[in-house]
Order: sequence, then structure tokens, then C-alpha cells
Amino acid sequence: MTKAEIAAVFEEIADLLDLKGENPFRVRAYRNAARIVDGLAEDLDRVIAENRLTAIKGIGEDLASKIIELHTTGRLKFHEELRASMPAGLLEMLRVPGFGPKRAKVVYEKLGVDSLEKLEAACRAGRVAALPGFGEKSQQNILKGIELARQFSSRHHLHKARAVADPIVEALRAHPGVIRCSVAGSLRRCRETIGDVDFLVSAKPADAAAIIEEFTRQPGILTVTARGETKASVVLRGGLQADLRVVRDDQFAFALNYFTGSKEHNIAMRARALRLKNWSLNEYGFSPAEEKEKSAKELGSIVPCRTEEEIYRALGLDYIPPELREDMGELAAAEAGQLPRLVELKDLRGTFHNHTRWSDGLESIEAMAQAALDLGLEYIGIADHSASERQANGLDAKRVRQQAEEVRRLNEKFAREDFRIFFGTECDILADGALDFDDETLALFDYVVASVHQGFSQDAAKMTKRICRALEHPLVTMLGHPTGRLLLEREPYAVDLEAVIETAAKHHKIIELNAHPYRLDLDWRWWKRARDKGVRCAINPDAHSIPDLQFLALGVGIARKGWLTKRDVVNCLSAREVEQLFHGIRTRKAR
DNA sequence: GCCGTTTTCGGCCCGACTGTTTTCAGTCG
Repeated sequence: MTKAEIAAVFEEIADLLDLKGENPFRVRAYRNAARIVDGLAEDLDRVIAENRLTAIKGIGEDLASKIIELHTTGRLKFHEELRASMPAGLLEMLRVPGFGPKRAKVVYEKLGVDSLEKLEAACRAGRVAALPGFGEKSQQNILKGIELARQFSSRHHLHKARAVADPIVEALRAHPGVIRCSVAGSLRRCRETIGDVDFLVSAKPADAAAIIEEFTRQPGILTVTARGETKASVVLRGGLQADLRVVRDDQFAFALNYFTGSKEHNIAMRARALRLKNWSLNEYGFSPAEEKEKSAKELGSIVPCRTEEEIYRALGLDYIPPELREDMGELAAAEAGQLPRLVELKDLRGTFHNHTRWSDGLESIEAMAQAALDLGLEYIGIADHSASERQANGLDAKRVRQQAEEVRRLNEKFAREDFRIFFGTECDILADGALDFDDETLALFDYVVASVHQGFSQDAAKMTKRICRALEHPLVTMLGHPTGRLLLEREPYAVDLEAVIETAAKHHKIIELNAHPYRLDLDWRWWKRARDKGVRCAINPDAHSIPDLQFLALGVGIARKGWLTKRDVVNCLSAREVEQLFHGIRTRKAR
């Protein structure tokens, strides 16, 4: 098992123990271990081989043996027994926001409710409100929460889908019968969440059966739900649905275009083909519109296209990158030759908003800096939590000064490598829009990321005022996770984003693109809006460990989806330019 | 379940918020 999979097992154990009403500190030990294993920079094989698991703070004899059992055998007896001891539906119920283990235990024991369906029925029948400690309001909130949990459960995090899909693509490419292979669908378009995964392969028809057989044998696949001559459907680990289609190589580009979508983009493409050329376009090729019955499938495309570039060219368009295919004006821009040259991962030279052991991160400042240097970056910004974040061990003014001293010392050391550490903070925006540090303390930082961490339930007017007030503060550099959305867990807080973007533009402030896969909290549509208003973006992994720095790649995907170029992304600046930019933000007059 | 050590067990992060209560429990971050 991988580190991420082991972490997921520990999380589930923690949930199950919680439901049993176990010692909360024991539960915490499992949650903590999940975080540690997931954030481990080193290869697990090596740590185990060198017998160093228990040297990690938070991992004792017991957890070490459980990690080894999971890593080597792929299962854990303790976990399986725990699972078997209670209904599976109880875990599902915990996904309802605001509904935790204590309440789940009560409805299970008093009403026999052990699934989302039964919970909903009990609420509708008014039986939940009658329970001690519950009331009408709680019952309504649970119903609302069930609605949300349902919406979330049909989709999956982008990075998880990628982690399962990538090895399968590799395996298919290695098959001798496979000519070309790609993922398609929303995964290729880099949507924040993925409904199902589409794999596309081109091959000689005679090889299709063997390829489908190979596909259904992949280790990431749990069950095969359909298997035909050119198509197979499976369920991947984590419950993700996936389809494989096998086409002839001359159909590959058309099929790739068709299955990449989006549906809206495809509709616009087909309309354009009809209008401009009187061609019909489908997943097999172009055909004359009047020859519907003898489609491209049998006769081949009247304009052969080996690549997607050629398809777009045939319709008088520049190549449209998959991220942009959402029918958000990309066809018009491609026709006019005005598609932006989108930002790429290799354009990034640094990153801001990373946590260390000083607050709730797993590593020292030095280790994070070294990891960034190893990734080829030229600088890293450290932005630990401010004092109000008690649970995250936020820094007070005194510790800020100590941290400043450490950063200064490390910068002397890293100067030899031409690497720079920027000293920042993730400073809380308090309920009234005031900041969690006084100005004297804020002035100690190279830059300030201001974020909302509490009081999410404020109404939109108050929240907007609060965030805008923080953005107007001269010592604030950028807005952290602007909507507070937690993907598949929590809705964004109510806020007038139009006003926030206006305010950021007026005061030359940066808005963070929080690239942590559980956040990606500002919908890509809004990035386009922000860009059009001249607001610059900082792609921040919100890293709490060394592996988290890899989230930069996800952030780039979302930035591309928001049509952002190198010029829109401050991470593409050199350290010197960043320094000037941060200084400029503190001194520039509002527009 | 981990840690630290006073080496054998007590302490482990804590405040905001909500909805239920009339002083608190559960959830969340």
C-alpha cells in the first residue's frame, strides 16, 4: 500500500473508534499518524528497511507495526475487525457536515439509523428532532447536510483520480498492441473534481480484445462492470468509475477530442463544422452533413486528422488546450488567434504560503526550503499561522520575532545556493475584518497572506466587508483561500466575489490560488474574471509537508483553466522581482 | 495510542460557534 492509502486506512480507523466512543486521544493518535504518513517525504520502503518508523514523532511501536502490516500485505487485521463490528453506513453518515460521531451514535442506538437513507427518512418523519439534544433546527440542518453529502459523493478529487489513472495509462502504453493512449474527459480538462475517468487507446482491431483484457487486470481496478469488443467499464479503487475505449488509430484524434469534451465545447465544435463547412463531426471523424447513414465510422473522415491540432485547424481554429474547452469563449479566441499562452509548471520559480513546524506543518523551515530548492525553485515563502489559530499552534508576536531570526540565519546559508526564503505569515482575518497582528508585527514580514479561518457563517454582506477591509490594509499582500471552500466537504462561505476582486484590483493586491487539492477553493471561472480585472494570482500549495509542494502542479492546471499566463502569476517572477512587487504593494496608492 | 520521564502513568490544544439548553454538548478548525 502507498502512503496515501495507509493514511486513508488510519483515518477510517479514527472514524470508527470515534463512533465507538473510544478515548479521544487514541482517536487523535490515528488521525495524527494519517497526517504524518501522508506527509512523509521519504520512501516508505527505506524507512521500514532501516527500522526508523518509531523514530518519527507520533509513531510508536503499535502504529509502526500497523504501518508495516499495511505496507507489506495491503491489509490490516485490526482494521478489518473494526469494520466488521459496525454497520458500514455509519461511516457514510459522518460525511454529513455538522453531523459527527456522537450524534451518529445517538441516532444509531436510539433509532436504529445506520445509513444515509435511514437518516433522511428519520429526519423527514420528525423522529430525529424528538431525540434529546436534537431539535427542529438540527433536523433541518442534517437534511441540508445529507443533500450536500450526496452531491459530493458522486465526484472525486482531481489528484486522487490522477494518482489512480496515471499508472493505468502507463501500463496501457506498455502494451505491444497499443499505438496511442491518453486519458480524456474532465481529468484531461483538469476540472477540480472528477466524475469518472475516460481512457482512450488506439490499436489495430485485432489487438482490441487483448488490450481490454489487460485493462481489466490492472491492480487499481476493483470490479469490471462491462466488457465488450471496443469498450470496458470498471470501478477503480476509491469508487471511481472508469471507461476504456479502443479505436482505430485514424480515429484517435477525433475520439480524443470527443471524449475530452466538455459536452458544451463539443456542441460548439459540431455547430461550427456544420455552419462553416457543412460537415458533421463525431468521435470518428468529419463526414458530409447529408451522408448521415454512411458515417465517418465506416468511410473514415473526409479530412483525415492525426492530431487534435489538425481537427482545430480544419475548422479554422488555433489549437485549444483541453483546460479551456468549457465553451467559455475559447472558440472565438481561437478563431481570432487570441488564445493566451498558458502558464506551465516549468514557468514557476517559487511559491508562497507554506507551513512549518512553527505552526502546524510537519517540517522545519530549512527542510521545506531545501525541498523547494531540490524541486528547482529559486525561493520559498514561509507563511505560518497567526496567534488566533490555537489548534494550529499559531505564532504570537514574540515567536514571530524568533522565527524572523531563524529565517535571517537560513537566508545567509542559502545565499550560497542563490536561494531565498521569504518571511511571511498567514494572518487571520478576524470577524470584523481586523488582522490578527498589530501593524508593528505585520511590518516584520516580507509579505502577509490574510485568510479567513473562523466565523464562516457570516452573511455575504458582512463577509464581503470583512475581507475587503483586510485587503485595504496597506500591509496585506495577498488574500489567502478566498472562498474557504473545502472541495467535497464544505461549501464556500457566502461572499460577493465580484466586490472582493474589485477591491483587490483597486489596491493592487494578489489573490491566492490555493493549490491544495482539498481546497482549489476559487472556482476556475472566477480566475478568468480576476485576470480580466488585472488581479494577479499566486499559486500556493498551502504545503504542510514536503510532498505537499507537488500540489503546485495541480495549481498550474487550475490556473491554465482560468486562462492565466506567466504574466498573471507572481510565482513566475524572480526573487528580486517578487521583492520589488511586495514592496510596491505596501507603498502604491489605490487605483 | 504517543510521549516523557519523576520508568509506569498522567497528560495530551483550545476557542468559536451552534443549537440546545438555563449551563452545556457536539462539531469544527
